[in-house]
Amino acid sequence: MSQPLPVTAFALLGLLTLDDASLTGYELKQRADVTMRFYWTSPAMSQIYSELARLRRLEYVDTDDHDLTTRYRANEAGREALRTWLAEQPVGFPVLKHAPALRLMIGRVSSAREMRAMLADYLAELAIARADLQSVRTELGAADGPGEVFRYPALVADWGLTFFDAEEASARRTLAALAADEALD
Amino acid sequence: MSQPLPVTAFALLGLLTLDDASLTGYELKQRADVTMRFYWTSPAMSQIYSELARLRRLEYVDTDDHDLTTRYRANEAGREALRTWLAEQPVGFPVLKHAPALRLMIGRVSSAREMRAMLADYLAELAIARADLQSVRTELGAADGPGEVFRYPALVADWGLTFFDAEEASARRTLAALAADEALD
DNA sequence: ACAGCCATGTAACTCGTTACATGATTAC
DNA sequence: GTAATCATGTAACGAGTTACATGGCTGT
Repeated sequence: MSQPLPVTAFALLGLLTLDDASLTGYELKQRADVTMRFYWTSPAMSQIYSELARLRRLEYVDTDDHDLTTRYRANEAGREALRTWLAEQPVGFPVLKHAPALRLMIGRVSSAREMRAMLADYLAELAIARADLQSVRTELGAADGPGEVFRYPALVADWGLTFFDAEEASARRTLAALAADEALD
Repeated sequence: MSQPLPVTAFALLGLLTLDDASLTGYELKQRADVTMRFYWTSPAMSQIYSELARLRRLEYVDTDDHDLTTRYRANEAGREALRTWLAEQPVGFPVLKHAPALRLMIGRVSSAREMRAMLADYLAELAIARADLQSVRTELGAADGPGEVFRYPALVADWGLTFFDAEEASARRTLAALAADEALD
């Protein structure tokens, strides 16, 4: 019956199952900005609202309508839909759209100097992103033990920190290699 | 004048600058499958052809029309367009759509057992991908020294291998953590 | 002869974005 | 009073996908 929903719909539904709170679309966007954006994407507001409308139509969420706002909470049908999705759909390999690597690939039309500047910029942005994620991770520390509410989100945050550290290592290694290349001239 | 081209257009143009060969759309797709797919995406055939048509319209590529096939080669205008793009556009942060991490985030509605199975599946796919990339890296070894044709692609391949290694480490660490959680029950 | 690969392209569609529009509430 | 934030939604568009259609060429 349920024709395949976009993954982002499950992702948003998943965000609603992290606790029992009832959220507005606006609040859901904020939650996506501090969690989902690190390993998926934080959808635009307009998409949040249209996915919420779809989840409501499918009755995967319960809604509280007020004057001007609507609050959404995942219900049991929604949790069951998530369980089915987790169990039946193949995992799916990560998709990485890595602009710095793409630029590096074509470094030959440019110069080692330009590529080094690009990598330095990337390292700066990386440091900011890592600090953001680290502060999220620290907040999750309040309940990150086995069986506690933030257990899984904390495991994901640790995964993300490992990714950022690997990125930093790759960027620094490449930077050093290009510096050595330049020294040859 | 040139209204912003999608990054994928530059990526494909970049693939055409890796050497002086003149490629068909079909061959370009094969090249994308062994290189670009690891850090960007390998576009569908239909998109390859439409991007090539656009690059031709912009005169960033020279074309050889035969009976049934057309061969494309980046020209100097194309190289210059790439240089301008590299110099003027901000780097852009990697976008990661990481399905295993997304699933892990909502592990609470499922079970540690199910999450462990998911991670085991992911590790298996990861090993295949890593082996694929490693064999590409080995081929690039023919000319990966400073100033040689495969210098930059090799640096990118090394970056990718580091990424896969970090992924494996994260998956194994998480698997172990979940095994410990299960042992508590 | 048939399978599989080489080669190109159109059509329909979905996802997701930006731009636009509206209006309430809160803080200074 | 006016700026920022909260809150919701529509419209237009672009990127990218799958499905479909066609046909040559090569090996068995």
